[in-house]
Amino acid sequence: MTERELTRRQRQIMDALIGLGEGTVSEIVDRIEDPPSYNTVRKILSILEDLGQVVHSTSGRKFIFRPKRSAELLGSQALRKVVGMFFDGSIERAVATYFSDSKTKLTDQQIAELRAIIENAKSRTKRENK
Amino acid sequence: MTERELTRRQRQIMDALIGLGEGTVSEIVDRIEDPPSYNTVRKILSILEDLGQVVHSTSGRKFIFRPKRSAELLGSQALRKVVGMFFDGSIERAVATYFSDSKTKLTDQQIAELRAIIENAKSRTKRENK
DNA sequence: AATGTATTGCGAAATTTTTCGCACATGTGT
DNA sequence: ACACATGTGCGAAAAATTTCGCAATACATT
Repeated sequence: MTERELTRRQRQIMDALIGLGEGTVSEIVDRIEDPPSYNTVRKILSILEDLGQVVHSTSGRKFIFRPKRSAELLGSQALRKVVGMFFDGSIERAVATYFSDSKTKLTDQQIAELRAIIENAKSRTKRENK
Repeated sequence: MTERELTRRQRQIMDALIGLGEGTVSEIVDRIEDPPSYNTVRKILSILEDLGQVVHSTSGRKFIFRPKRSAELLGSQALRKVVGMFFDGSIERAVATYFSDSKTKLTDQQIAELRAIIENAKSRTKRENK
């Protein structure tokens, strides 16, 4: 039940659509840096629809597209993937590193506090679920 | 200075290499679920090398590949992208949502504490840079 | 040294993806 | 009603990517 990754253009158009929340072909075209023609975007949207990533509804004769899965779910999945791949599954390390580019770093103490907050949330939920 | 995204296979192989840190063709093949032939992986590694994503050194007659950019930098970039795209640039919201799948949620208070930690880090750094 | 195994170099076939053109429909303004 | 702008439907050309085969080379094992 592994899910196939999207191709380059598919990903790009999906991302544009996610950014919009929902939108028409033209709106998506406008949101892409390096856009192919209207028809091409349309085609790829229909492919994404076949793949079950996108749905559309009609408004007048226009199609309005939106991601099939909620932005929240997609975000959670994306974040999980990044944290797993680069930060050994540690959200604390991810947050700590988040500021490394901008030269804004967390102190060790702040990281410890962060960890405490998260551990607290985890263990409390475990108890609740027992 | 826009950087071109990798294709599907390229991404997959790059990810495997990132996971390994460094490795030979065979090691990369072994790390892929659905691996194409040895030669194919080799070919794509050479493409990634042309793209400047990967470098190799020789050990005996083997090639040992590794990502050109550090895992830390790649992770920071990936995280930034996800946070920007899905969480409106808010790392706090990202952390809060991180637990939504596993039904382990942070409380409002914990989110507030988290925000305080981060704001503190930000403003302190700003002062230092003045 | 002879044989078998693993590795690289090169190049091209096969497949997938991207791209768009053309036909047709629908709404819009004159 | 007519011309025009803007949509969709369908299909196929073009481009990019993926895949691998074959030859050559080095290494290890007997």
